[in-house]
Amino acid sequence: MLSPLVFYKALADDTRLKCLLLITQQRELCVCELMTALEQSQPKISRHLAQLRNANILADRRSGQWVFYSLHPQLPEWAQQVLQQTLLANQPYLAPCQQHLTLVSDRPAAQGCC
Amino acid sequence: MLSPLVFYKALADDTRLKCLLLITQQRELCVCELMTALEQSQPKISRHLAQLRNANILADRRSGQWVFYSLHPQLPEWAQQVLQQTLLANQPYLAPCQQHLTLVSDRPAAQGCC
DNA sequence: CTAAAATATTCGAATAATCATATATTCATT
DNA sequence: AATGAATATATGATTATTCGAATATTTTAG
Repeated sequence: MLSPLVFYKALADDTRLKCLLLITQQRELCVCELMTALEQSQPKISRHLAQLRNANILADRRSGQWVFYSLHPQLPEWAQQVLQQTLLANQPYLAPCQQHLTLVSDRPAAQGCC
Repeated sequence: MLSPLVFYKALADDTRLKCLLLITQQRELCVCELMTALEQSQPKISRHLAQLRNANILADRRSGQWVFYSLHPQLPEWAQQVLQQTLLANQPYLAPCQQHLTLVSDRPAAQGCC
């Protein structure tokens, strides 16, 4: 069970918030995609993703050399909606990251929105 | 304009989150009501409310000896919805506070919900 | 088996957030 | 104007978070 306090502490960091919103939008992203999107170092991205994984907010899936992160399948409905609404209402906050985002391989597209 | 990061940093503290959710539910509350609801000291409650006021998340209104806090009228729609959803989906988190909550005077009731 | 690429973790150092205590302010009552 | 109740702020001390740098792990390619 995810307490709201734990959830909002997870969102209260620029790196983590941007990763979460990008993943919400793109369905799943690997570490190196997030590195280039956010223009941050590898250990920094990895460390924050580990926090989100430990809080059961993200799930990880290894595919060859890459590790893809997505929203945890058991993330409560209310938390999913919070992320969706935040994403839709704060495009300017994410815009620079989206510009730098380049996918490492062709994958199924994100859920239709925008 | 309220950035999502500033907003979520404001929610990332137990005292502030509980105050915000109680205010969302009750429409407005004064400092001493929040003190008894959360069982926390007066300076602690006051300090956190000041943070929320400075971030334009709460508005304050003095009425005689009391200062009432409510959601800021210009709080963005998405942020209001986040608070509402968090409130509805996390009753157990708030329950102990609600039990200790006692209003200092009769006032118009909160928006109908629950 | 070795090298390179992608990712994860460890470890102090630096920074930020929170707290309790003490004190100040503001208003209502007398 | 003096008192008490409600609220606000200032000040160090403590605690929690975040960071860069270095190192470890895992996987693919050769």
